[in-house]
Amino acid sequence: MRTSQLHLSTTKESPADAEVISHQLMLRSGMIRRLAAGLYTWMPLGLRVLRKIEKIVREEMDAAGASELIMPAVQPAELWHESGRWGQFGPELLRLQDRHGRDYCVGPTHEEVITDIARRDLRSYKQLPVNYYQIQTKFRDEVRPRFGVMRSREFIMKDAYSFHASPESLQQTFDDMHRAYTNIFSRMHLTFRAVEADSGAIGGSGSMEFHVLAESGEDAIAYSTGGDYAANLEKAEAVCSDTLAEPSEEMTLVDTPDTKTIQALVDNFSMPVEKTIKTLICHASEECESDLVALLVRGDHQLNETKANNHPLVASPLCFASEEEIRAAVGAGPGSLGPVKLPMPVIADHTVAAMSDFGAGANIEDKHYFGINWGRDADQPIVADLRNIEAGDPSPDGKGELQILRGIEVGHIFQLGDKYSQAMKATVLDENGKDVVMSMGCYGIGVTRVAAAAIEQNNDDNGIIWPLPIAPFEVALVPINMRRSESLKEATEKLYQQLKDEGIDVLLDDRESRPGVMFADMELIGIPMRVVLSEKGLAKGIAEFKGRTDESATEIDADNIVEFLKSKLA
RNA sequence: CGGGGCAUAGCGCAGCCUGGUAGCGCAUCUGCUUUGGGAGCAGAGGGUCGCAGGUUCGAAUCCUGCUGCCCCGACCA
Repeated sequence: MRTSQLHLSTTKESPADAEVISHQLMLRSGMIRRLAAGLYTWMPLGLRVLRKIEKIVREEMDAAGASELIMPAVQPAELWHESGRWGQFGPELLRLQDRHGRDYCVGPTHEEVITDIARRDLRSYKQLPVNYYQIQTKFRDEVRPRFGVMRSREFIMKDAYSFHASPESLQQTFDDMHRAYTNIFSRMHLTFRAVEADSGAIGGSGSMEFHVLAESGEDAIAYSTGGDYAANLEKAEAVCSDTLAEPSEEMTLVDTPDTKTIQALVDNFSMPVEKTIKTLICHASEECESDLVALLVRGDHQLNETKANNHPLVASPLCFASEEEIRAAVGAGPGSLGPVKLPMPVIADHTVAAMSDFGAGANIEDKHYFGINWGRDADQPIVADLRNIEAGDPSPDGKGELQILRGIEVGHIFQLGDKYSQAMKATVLDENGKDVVMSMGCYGIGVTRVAAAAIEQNNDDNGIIWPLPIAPFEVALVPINMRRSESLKEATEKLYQQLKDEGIDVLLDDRESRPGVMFADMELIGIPMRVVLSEKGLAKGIAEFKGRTDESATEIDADNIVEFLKSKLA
């Protein structure tokens, strides 16, 4: 490819509304153009990256025994009614009607369609397991699209769905996909982690997310310094090694005016923060006899809302009580709450349950109790894991401690179980001729997000640094002042042809701009290798090579450029 | 959906407070010079100042409404 054909259009300045580095660099390098909120055109340069990502994904999915198909982007509402998701999905689902007034949606995901395929086509356990995948445009009407292509409304996803006659078979395909994903992101030279994840509303037993590590990542992930344990922060298990000490103080009621926060309690009464607790009141679930429940975490700990949400006594979705509701139930407001004589069930984090002689609100305005002890002063609480882990906490697998990194979720693999197959009656006959509901797994990769994540992880002041396997071009060929030298022009064209013949992905910068412009552009768009040809150099029999991350260029034999590059690319 | 901000040339911005001929840098086009790290000089083109009302002799500027976009929170590949 030649730059003159590529319609390369780069800018020095980035648009004011681009916040993250990948978004800025994708716009500056001309990879993408915005059409409307969350809608982007992939320009020729960007599309080359997408195609390379897709190719790797296809190869690994095929190798793992999955087979590609393609489903309609527009789906009839009936299927979503069957699965129950037409009502559940909310405004994120883009709904539309055809000329007859029939309801449709633009697919945000394809469980319903694939399950419909499976129940029509699969009759016998002998046909299982199967794993179908597609690479296709999805639409989710995100509340807040942002960061360019990282969280857009329209995006390209590789989604795969597997069907099984037994949980063991599902587990095996799940493990195969885990391996395939590891291969995929490894082949792209990305630094990533596979982490345990909350399966959320989708349910099912196993759920792993694949995160590309980057400072700007939206997710926090916890990993063990000593073992293999890694989990999304919302899922990471907090272990408490503290043991409950005997009471050593009497409980006392203390006047605490203007002390509404943990910080004020610590500052005004010299109380160690480890001796304080936060009392959070939220709505209770149906199975709780009370309307409200209290959640307790230590003063310096953070409530983990996913864990709270998953507790059987807590209403889902999690909803904190208003100040009015709290006053009506307790008689005191936020800032004066605590477990002593609290008229509702109390769920305490493990750490809180192991505390003695601690301080908390007295449920009387502007008063706290100090020296509280469980059993003696307050009823024994229900104990649960409620808090976010913190860096330095012991790892749940007992190996080393936990540290926290930020990550961008690029893949997610699920064991769905029979959620959809049950609702949509997708069954096969087993060995005994009996109908059995198939088990399902689903496996997604955000193809467009991978491109953004790769940039987020690999860039410098000059621009993008593409990992070689997903770079739009492998080599930039830059002739200096080509129009002034016929011999240079000939040598450049000859080399360009040779490189193409060798199957090397080369971009010839034939713009005849000043060298600085060409260098800057080739670095901005992130081409991993650069070869510079000049009349002076050729006269001496040399060319110049520079890797994108090299400090400076090195001279190479002009007669041996093709071999040199082949060895670099091998 | 709640909270905050922005809207002036393709991009980045000034002008608005205090109403009076719409400007700067980058990019684009022409010419000359230059040519190994985003060239210099001279010239040129390009904007119903987001939209609709209102106030006024006169509105980018003041007032009202709308729309679009961005940022912060709950969702997700």
